[in-house]
Amino acid sequence: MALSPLEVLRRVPLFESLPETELAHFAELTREKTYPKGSVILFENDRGDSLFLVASGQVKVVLIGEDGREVILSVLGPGSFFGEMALIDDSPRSAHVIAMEDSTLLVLRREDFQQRLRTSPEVAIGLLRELSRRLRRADEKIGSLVLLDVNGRVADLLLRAALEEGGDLIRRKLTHHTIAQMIGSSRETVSRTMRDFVERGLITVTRKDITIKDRSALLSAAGRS
Amino acid sequence: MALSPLEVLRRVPLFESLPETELAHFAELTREKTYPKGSVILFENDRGDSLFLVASGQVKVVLIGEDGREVILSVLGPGSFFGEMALIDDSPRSAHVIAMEDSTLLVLRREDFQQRLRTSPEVAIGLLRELSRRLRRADEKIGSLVLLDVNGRVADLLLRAALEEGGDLIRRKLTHHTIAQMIGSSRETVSRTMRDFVERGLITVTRKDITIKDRSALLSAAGRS
DNA sequence: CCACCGGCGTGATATGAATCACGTCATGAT
DNA sequence: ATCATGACGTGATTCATATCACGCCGGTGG
Repeated sequence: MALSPLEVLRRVPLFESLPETELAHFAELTREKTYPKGSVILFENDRGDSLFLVASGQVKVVLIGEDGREVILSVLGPGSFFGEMALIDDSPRSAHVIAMEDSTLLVLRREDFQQRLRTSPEVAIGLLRELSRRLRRADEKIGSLVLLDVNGRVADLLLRAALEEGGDLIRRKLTHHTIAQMIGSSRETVSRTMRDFVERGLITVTRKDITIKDRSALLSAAGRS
Repeated sequence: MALSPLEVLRRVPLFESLPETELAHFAELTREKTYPKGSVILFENDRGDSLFLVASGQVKVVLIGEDGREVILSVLGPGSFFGEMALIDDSPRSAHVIAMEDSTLLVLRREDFQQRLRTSPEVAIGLLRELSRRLRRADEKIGSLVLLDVNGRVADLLLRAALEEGGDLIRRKLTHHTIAQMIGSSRETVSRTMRDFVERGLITVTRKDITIKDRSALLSAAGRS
């Protein structure tokens, strides 16, 4: 279970173009930290100067409203990174990051990373790719928040989640409450919506997973074709 | 009014680090196109391989729902660019772009741009900066959509708009309908909200501009501080 | 083994906003 | 000058969803 930093780096898509020797060099610059479930890895508005790579576990990127309500911007697993924005410009952190499970992260200091950025265009381009992907997703999310009702947003989320796991099955750590926070809704409404999907045969739900049964019905609920 | 391509390029922040000779070289690779108000510059889902720079005019980036409702993701003026995502990865265009005024754009072909990307790290880093900024904004927008009511979202928008113009005054081309599409609301509700702000003395509205009168009251309506 | 806690199901109620349906007013085109 | 068009104001009504208030179940830890 405990991978060495080098092994972790090898699994980060952002670095896949780097030669082994570079990677090993990089691994040297890395500091490993572990965070228990629920702990806050970084706070919105903090000034931060490090990049984090998820080695194991899972973290969520969240915004928190005045009243304490929480929006989940994204959930990141092994191989993903975060904290890159503070490296590129040097504005404060734009959101909180919280460990959803016990997690171990690799921490890279700003200078070390920026160096690589300037000297190896592959890394810069890889990073561009990833930011571009995230921006696209963020825009899609804005669209779904404005254009879709809760049914549509749930359908959309389920389809995306299934897609990410490459099939029709979502091995779930996905509680109704979590879903609600990801689509800007309430636990109760998500509960009712999913119940309805089950009754209409669009999905099945067991204790440990959710399965897409009728992809096209979900797609049309999600307003996409 | 008609700037040469080179002059336009000089005004694009993304290229400000490039030496004059580079810039001139770049200008050569550029094709100028004009679009009348209301015309569609590019369609969501199209495959596109060019980057656009706004030389004059103004364009909006929008998503359109099944029912025809429109969400404005952003409004871009002179010096901004769009279409970069299709260059970085090569997925289809993620949104429609429509001219809000008669506009003239410079079009750059993918290869020419990618070349620069690989050879000059300053451009890559500049692009990272910009994408990072856009991602931050998109995340903020998601937050405001979920955490704020319409009042808050209008207040938020007004504050940002004023900030962009560097003062308390918004020279407006901003109709209620447009605002509604930017914050995911309806014309009527925006109308009522702004009337309310005026009555409470938070803003004043004339035919040609909006002025922020009570910044802190707006801030607290927008749930910030 | 029991107790607790977190996840879930479900009714009842409240409410913020969308929608519908008008009217008014300015602006630019003919 | 006149007309058409687009921006705005405002009531009345409807509706989707949040919220509140429960009860139930199943796993986990003491």
